[in-house]
Amino acid sequence: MTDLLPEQAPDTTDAPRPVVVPDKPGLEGLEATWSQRWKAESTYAFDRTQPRENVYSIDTPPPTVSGSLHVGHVFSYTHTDLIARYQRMKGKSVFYPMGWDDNGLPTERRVQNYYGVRCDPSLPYDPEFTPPEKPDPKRQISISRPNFIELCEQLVEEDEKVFESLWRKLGLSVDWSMTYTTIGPDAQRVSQRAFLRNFARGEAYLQEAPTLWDVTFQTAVAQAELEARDYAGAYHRVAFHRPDGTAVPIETTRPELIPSVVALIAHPDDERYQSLFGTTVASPVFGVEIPVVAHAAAEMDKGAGIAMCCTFGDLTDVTWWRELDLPVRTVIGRDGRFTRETPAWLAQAGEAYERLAGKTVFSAREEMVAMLRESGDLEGEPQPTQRMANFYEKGDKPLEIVSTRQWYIRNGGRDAALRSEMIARGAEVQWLPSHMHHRYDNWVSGLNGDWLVSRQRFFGIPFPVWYPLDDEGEPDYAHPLMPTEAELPIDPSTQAPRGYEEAQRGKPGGFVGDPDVMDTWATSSLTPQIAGGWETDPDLFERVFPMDLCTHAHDIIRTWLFSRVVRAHFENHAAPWSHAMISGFIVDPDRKKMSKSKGNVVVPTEILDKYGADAVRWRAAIARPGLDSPFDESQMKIGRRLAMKVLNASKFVLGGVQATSLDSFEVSEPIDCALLGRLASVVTKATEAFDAYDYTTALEVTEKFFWEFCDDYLELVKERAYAAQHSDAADPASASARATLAIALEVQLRLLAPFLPYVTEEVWSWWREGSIHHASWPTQLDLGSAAAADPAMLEAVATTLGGIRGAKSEAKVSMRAELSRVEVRGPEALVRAAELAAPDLRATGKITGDLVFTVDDSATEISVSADLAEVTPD
RNA sequence: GGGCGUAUAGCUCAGCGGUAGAGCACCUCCCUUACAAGGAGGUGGUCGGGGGUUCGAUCCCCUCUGCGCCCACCA
Repeated sequence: MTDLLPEQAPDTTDAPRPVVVPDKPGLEGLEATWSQRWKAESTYAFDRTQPRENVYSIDTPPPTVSGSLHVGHVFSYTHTDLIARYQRMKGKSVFYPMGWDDNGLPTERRVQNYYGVRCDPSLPYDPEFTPPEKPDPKRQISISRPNFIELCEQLVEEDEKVFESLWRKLGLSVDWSMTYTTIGPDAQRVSQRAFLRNFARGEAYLQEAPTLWDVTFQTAVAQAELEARDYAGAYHRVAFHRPDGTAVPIETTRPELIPSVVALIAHPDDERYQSLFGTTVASPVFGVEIPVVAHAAAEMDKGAGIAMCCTFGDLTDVTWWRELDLPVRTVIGRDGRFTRETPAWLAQAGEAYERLAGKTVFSAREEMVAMLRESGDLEGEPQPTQRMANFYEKGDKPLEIVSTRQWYIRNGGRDAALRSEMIARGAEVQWLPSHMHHRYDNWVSGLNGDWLVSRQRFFGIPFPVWYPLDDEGEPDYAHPLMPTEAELPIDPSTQAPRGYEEAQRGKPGGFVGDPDVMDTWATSSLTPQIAGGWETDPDLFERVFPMDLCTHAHDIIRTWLFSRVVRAHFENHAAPWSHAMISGFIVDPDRKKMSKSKGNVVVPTEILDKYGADAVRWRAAIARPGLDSPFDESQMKIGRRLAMKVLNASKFVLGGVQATSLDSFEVSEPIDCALLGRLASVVTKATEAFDAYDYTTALEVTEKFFWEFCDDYLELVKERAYAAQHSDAADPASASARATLAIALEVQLRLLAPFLPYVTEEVWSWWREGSIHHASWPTQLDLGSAAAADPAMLEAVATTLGGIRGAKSEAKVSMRAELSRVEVRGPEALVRAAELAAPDLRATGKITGDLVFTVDDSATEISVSADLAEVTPD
C-alpha cells in the first residue's frame, strides 16, 4: 500500500522492522529534520514520464519577492498544498513548481530604498560601482540603468532565498527543481515570444492615446491597477463669458485645468443651454474662445448641468474629446507639473499662464483660484466635497490623463465579440467557491479599454521592438522592427535589429529601441506557459497544460487570473486551468484588512516558530475557500494540540501496547469492527470532500473521528490491549484490539498527512517504510472486512461510557474510582449494542460489582445509574 | 448606482424542511502509567427583523435592516 523510495527498499529478510518510539515525542525540530530529508530525498519531485491523465498540475502564484509575506499568503499557499498532497497520495504525479515574481516596480522601489540609489537611464554604465554601505534615503545616488538592474538582480536573489526557506518550513510540497522567475531568461523568452505572436496576429498594437498616468512613478498604468479612493476636493463655481459678456457659470473641482479647456458641454435636451449650442464662449482669465456643444453623456443634474471638457481631466473628457473630435490642449506634463513653456493657444494670455508654469497640480489649483478671484470670475466660495478619484494602487497621488504612445493587448475592452469569448472561457473554469465566477464576469463586462501593457520603467522585460528613424531622425512607429523568435531574449537598448549596426542607434536613417518594459502582469499572465516549458519543452507542456488548479486570493481575479485567461485564449485556445480555488483574506480580529500602515500585520515566521508548521497549516485548513477569516492566535493552539495528540496517541498504540500489526483478519470483537466500520465512512467522506476541493470538511470529519478514537475507543480497549503483555499473548480479544488500533492509526495518519505533514511523517518513520507522503490515500480496502461493519454500536457504547463518567464527575471523584454497581437502561437495540462491549466497559469504568443491562422500551436513549464502591480509608 | 457574499451560543464557524451542533472561552471536578501544551463532566441560543409557502422553516420564497467585498462614480 506504500510506494517506497528507492533508497529505502523493503527489508527482504523475515525480521520485522523494529519499531522505535521516542520516550518523549515532541514537535520541536520536526520542521528542520523533515524538510531537510524531503529536500535530500527529493520527496516531492515531479515524475515527468507520466501521461497527462496521471498528472495533476498547479499554477502557483509567484509571490512578489520584494514584498513581505503575511499570514494570508501562508494560508492561501497552504490551501494549494493540501490539494497537492491529496492528489499525490491519490497516485497523481503532481506538477507543483514555485515561481518568484521578481520584476517590476516593487523590486525597483525596494532597491531604491535598500541601496539608496535611483535609476537615471541617461548615465553610462559604471563597472566599478558599489552601493553605499549606509544608504541615505534622502540623497539617493543616481546610477545607470545597467547598474540599477544589477542591483535588482542581486537583491531578488537574496529575497528569494528567504522566501524559499519560509515555504520549506511551512511544508509546501513544491518541486523546487522547477522554480521559475518572472525576470529570468526563460520568462523573457516566453513573454517576448508571446508578445511577438500577439503582434503578428493583431492582438497587440501600438497606439498614441490618452493614458492613465501616475506622476510619481511616471509611468502609464492599466485599468486593472486602478483603485478608487476618497479624495477631498471643492466645487468652484466659475464664470465663462458669452461674446456679449453674459456669464455662463460652470462648476468644477479642477479649476487649474481651465487653461486646457476645449469645450463646454451640456445635455442635448437641456432647455437651459439650447441657445448656447453652436456658439462660443470665452474662458475666464485666459480668454480662449471655445465652443459650446451637446453630448448625451452630460448630466443635467450634476453641478451646473454644463461641464467644461479639458484634455484631460477625467475619462468622460476622453469620451467627449474622442466623440466630438475636439483638439488636445495638454498643460500637465509627465512629471505632474504644468509645462514651463506657454502653450500656443494661450499665447495671448502668456502673463496669466506664467503664474502656473512649472507648478504642481496642487499649487496650480491655488494659483488659479487666486487669479479667478482677481478677475471676478469665481462665484461665491469653493464648496468642499468628498469624491472618488482614481489612483494607481501603489501610488499616492491621483492619476492624471496624458496622451502617450503605448502597447496594448486586446482583452475584449473594445470588442464585444472578444469580450464574450473571454466570458465563455471563464465559464469553462470550475470556480471554488462558485460565486467568485461573478467577480470575473463582472470585471470582464466592465472593461472600458484594451490592456495597456507597456510601462515607462526599468526593471522589467523589454519589448523586443525597434523603430526605424527617418531622415529627420524621427521614429517610424507604424513600421516597428521585430526580431525572430530564435533571437530571443532581446534587449533593444543594447542590441541592434537585423540589418542595422549598433552605430546607427539614434541616427537619422538608423533605428531606436523601444524604451519601455512590459508590465509585470504581462509576464505573470504567462506563468502556465513559463513553468510548463511552452515551446521550449513541448513534451513537458503537453503533460501539464492546461493545468488543473490555480489558487490565489480574490483580489487578483481581475489582474492575474483574467490576464492568464487572455493569454491562454490567444495562444492555446483554451482556459489555462480547469479549477480556480479562490482564498479569502485573513483579516485582523476586528475584521479589518491587514495592512502595514495599520500595523496589524502578523509576521508568518513568528507564528511558525511559536506554534509549528502543522499548527499553522491546521489553522489555514479550517478557512474555507473564498471566506475571509479573522486571525486569532488561540486557534493556532488548537492545531498544535492536535499535532501533539497525534504524537501521544501514536506513542501509546505503537509503544505502549505495541500494536503494530496491520493484519485486518485479526479484528474480531464487535466494538473493534464497529470502529473500523465508522472509519470506513470517514474515509469515504474525507475523499468525497477532497474531490470537491473541500479540504475543510475532509479535515473536520477526520479530526472528529480522531478525537473520538482517542477519548473513547482508546480508553475502552486499553485494558484489553494491554492484556497480551500481562498474560496471554495469543488472546484473540487482545489481538483484535491491537490490530484495530494499528489499522485505525495507520489510516488516520494517512488521512491527516496533507494537513499535518510533519507530525504524520514523524510517526510514520517510527514504524513504516518510506515517506507517508508517498503512501496511497486510504480506501475501504485498507480496513478489511470490518469496513462493512455497522458503526451504530459505537455510539451506544460511547453514550454508556459517558454516563459512567458523568456519574463519577457528578460525585466529584476520580475517573479511577471504583463502582460497585452500574445499570444501563434504555431501548432494546441500544442496550444490546452496549452490552456487546460489556467487558471493555467494565474495565474502563472500574466496575467491580454488577454491570446490569436493562431493556426499557419507554426510553428513547440510554441512561446510566452508578453506585460508588465503599472507599476504604487508608 | 450595478453586482456578490454574509447574518446561528461571549468568540470562530458547521448544519440548510422535521422542534439547534462543534471547537474555543467560561464553570465544576480529576495528577488515571499515551498525553497537565492533559482528561472528564457541565452552563450557555425565541438560528438579524417582518411577512409568505408548508402538517411543520434556522433551512424555501418575498421584504426590510446590519456588516463585508467587487465594479462604476473626478462637472
